[in-house]
Amino acid sequence: MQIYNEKLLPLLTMLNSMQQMDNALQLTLHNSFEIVEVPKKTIILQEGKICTNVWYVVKGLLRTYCQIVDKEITTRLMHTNYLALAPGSYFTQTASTETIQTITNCTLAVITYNSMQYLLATYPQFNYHNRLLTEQYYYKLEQRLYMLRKQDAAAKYQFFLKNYSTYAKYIPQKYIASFLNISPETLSRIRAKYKKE
Amino acid sequence: MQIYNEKLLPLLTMLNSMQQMDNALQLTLHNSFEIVEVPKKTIILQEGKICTNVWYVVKGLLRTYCQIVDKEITTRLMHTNYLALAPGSYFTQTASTETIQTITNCTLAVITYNSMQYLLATYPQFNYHNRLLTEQYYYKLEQRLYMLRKQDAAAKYQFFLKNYSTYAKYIPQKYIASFLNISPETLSRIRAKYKKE
DNA sequence: AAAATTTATTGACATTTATCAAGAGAAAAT
DNA sequence: ATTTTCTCTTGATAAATGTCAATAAATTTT
Repeated sequence: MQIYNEKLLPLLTMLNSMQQMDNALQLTLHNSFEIVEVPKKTIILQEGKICTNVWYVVKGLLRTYCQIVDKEITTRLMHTNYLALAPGSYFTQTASTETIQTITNCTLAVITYNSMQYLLATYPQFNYHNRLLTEQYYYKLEQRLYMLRKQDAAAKYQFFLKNYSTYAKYIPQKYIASFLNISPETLSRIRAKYKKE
Repeated sequence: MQIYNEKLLPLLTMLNSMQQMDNALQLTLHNSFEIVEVPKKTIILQEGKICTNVWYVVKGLLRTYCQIVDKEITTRLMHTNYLALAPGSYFTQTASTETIQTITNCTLAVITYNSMQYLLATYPQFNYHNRLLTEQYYYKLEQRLYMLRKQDAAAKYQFFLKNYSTYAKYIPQKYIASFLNISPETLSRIRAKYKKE
């Protein structure tokens, strides 16, 4: 395995655990990625642009956000070993309604939409991995929707702590608040209450 | 095309428009479905059971709901030409947290999880269709999440009217209310206000 | 290190929405 | 057709959360 970039090993391992990839697929896939270092607070996809990449998060934290009326709402939080993209834009290759931005300094592995399409067309087997990944992300999305339906603000924050415990301390509170669809003040009060207890 | 059941034609047409299916795939897929008539208010998947089917909605309206604390929350509304399933349960073949129930009398085409797995394993091409479908459903799910973040109850109801206009009048208001995460009383007041204007 | 900027906290108050309750209306069952 | 049950409407009130504002704390820039 020494020809492989160690930064991509977790991704390859994850894909192979779904179904062992043929050598040709694995090598071509591997070589389609480019490793980039991105400083914190960098916008890697601007709203209005088409999402022509998928970013595999080797290390770091990112978020997606969008404007609703006059507010900026954090819609997703992405961390190590996660695939970052703007699904609505990527799937349909139309303008994105959301912006993707790094929160911390990040090491990312980038692959283009065209490379992905090539891989999917050339190695039918790869459709299997893609389908499973899409299913997994669908499931996670459903859980976030479920979270937004939870009764009160405190219950939503509980959900956040449970699901993002490892990364919680690196995410500014105002991002967490809008992710949970509550005001920063309300989140602050909830946290103050927890500290006492 | 006369060998094909006309009730399945819209589905086959839709799949073929993504990518023309080989005859063998199309025929096997077609023959894997069973058409069933289901009266209104029938539970076709009970919470706690594993979702081992996908139901293609030939005609009718269904919903999924789940219990949160002491309340029943409608999480999805499914109509003609829609694939009904409990994704979390189906994808992982574990107990479902949601119940699927018909709202109106329904004509459904059922295919089992095992049949689907057989088709996916036998016809790699079919993974492509499945991935695209999952992507489409992902996108719709994201829009519902976006909807739940909309400021006030009136804006959420606007979203509902826009996206479910054809079916709105067949869905009991209490289901709509919980789908939008507002109380039935609030929805009633919003509607009363609209009538005046 | 100091200044400037951004973010978080806390209080006072306003607003929205939920809850409770009672009656009207509609749908289902007898 | 009538009764029964469920759903919807409307008003009164309560609770939760949002907004505004002022200060504190933290972070970033110089």
